[in-house]
Amino acid sequence: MSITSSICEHLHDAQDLTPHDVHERLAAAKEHCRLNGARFTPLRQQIYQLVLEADQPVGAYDLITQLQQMRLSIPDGNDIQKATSSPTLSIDTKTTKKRAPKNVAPPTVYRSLEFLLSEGLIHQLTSINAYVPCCHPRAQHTAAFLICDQCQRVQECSSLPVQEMMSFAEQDVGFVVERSVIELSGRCQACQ
Amino acid sequence: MSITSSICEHLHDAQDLTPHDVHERLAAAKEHCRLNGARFTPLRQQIYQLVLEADQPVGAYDLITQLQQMRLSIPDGNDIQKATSSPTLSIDTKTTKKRAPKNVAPPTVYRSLEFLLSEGLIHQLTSINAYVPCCHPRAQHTAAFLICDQCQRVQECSSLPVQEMMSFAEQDVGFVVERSVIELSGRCQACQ
DNA sequence: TTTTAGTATGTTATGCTATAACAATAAAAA
DNA sequence: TTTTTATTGTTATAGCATAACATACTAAAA
Repeated sequence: MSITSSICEHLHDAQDLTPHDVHERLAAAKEHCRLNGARFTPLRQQIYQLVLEADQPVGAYDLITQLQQMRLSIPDGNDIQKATSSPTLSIDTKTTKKRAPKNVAPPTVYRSLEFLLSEGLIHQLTSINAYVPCCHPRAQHTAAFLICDQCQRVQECSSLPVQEMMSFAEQDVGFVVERSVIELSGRCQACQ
Repeated sequence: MSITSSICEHLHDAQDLTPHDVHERLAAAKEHCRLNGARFTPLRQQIYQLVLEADQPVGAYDLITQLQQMRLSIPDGNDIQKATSSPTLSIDTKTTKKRAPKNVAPPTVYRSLEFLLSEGLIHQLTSINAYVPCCHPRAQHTAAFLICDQCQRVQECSSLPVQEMMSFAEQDVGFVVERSVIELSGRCQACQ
């Protein structure tokens, strides 16, 4: 119990968010970006939402596929065409006919992922080429990830040993850490 | 001082091996394989040697290129053709004309890398898609790697904090670790 | 020794992840 | 508005890795 409570602030499931959680995270992200003067564009929101809603780490090409399908089914999230409403003013030739691009190419997604990473909203799992939402969006922070091979769930973990590793590298070895990849794969407790 | 000495057995430069070192490692690897009933074939030796001799982590395609060039300059290490010697018996059409294959394809190298990894002779650096020799070839052991962005040198490190991370995962979180990727990138002490 | 089985390597083709380079568009600043 | 900057679209390609099958080699069994 004491152990659990001592780490409870540092160990989180990255998945299994309820729709409510997702909504909350989106709002928080929007606020976070506003404060940082970063532009949380519709595309970036869409991609962040897809990462949030996934129950597994998502690959960039998964996102491309999903985004593609969204654009095919719903031409555009922005132009909720008021086709029924009043033809109020005048020239709706191009202002309203804002169509979405036909296909989603890799750079479209990778650039948004890069943005989300830089804002600390998501993490990259280098060992499996996938992305997960950050449990505690904030400035750059080092974290370790426990990736279950069976259920594909990921736990984000910024507990003591991780901090110790960093200070070991920096103080004992004199190595200035700029980026870290700490990913442990295996079986989570539930899958044993 | 006490700190340094306490970690000196667990922190190693992966590169900067003298020709003598390389020779020694090759001999040790040969012995290691013999004891394990693993076949340390000429190809595997060649590739291991290239990894040992590199002063940086090497990519698989670097190895392909180097191997290719070796085969072009020296047709084959095995068939020292006695072209000058006697045309002794008879049909030397195919028995003696043991030519090296024209080109080196990826699987050739990847399979050997896989072998060397499984024997614990090299490590894979997932975050930069490259390979380094293991400093202490032995059974599977967890290690962290400090990768300098500037000089490209790598330090292998199996010190206390690494062990603590593992036991944290296994004991406190109940996560059974099967593979680990612990790679810290930044500036080594010499490059600051 | 010859046969056989297993291991290792060669070969061809392709898949997956990611980025370079430039064009078009949208938003913010002057 | 006009200018400037940031974002997104588009095309092409680079880099890492593996699947599937053919061939060759090695070591053990007959």
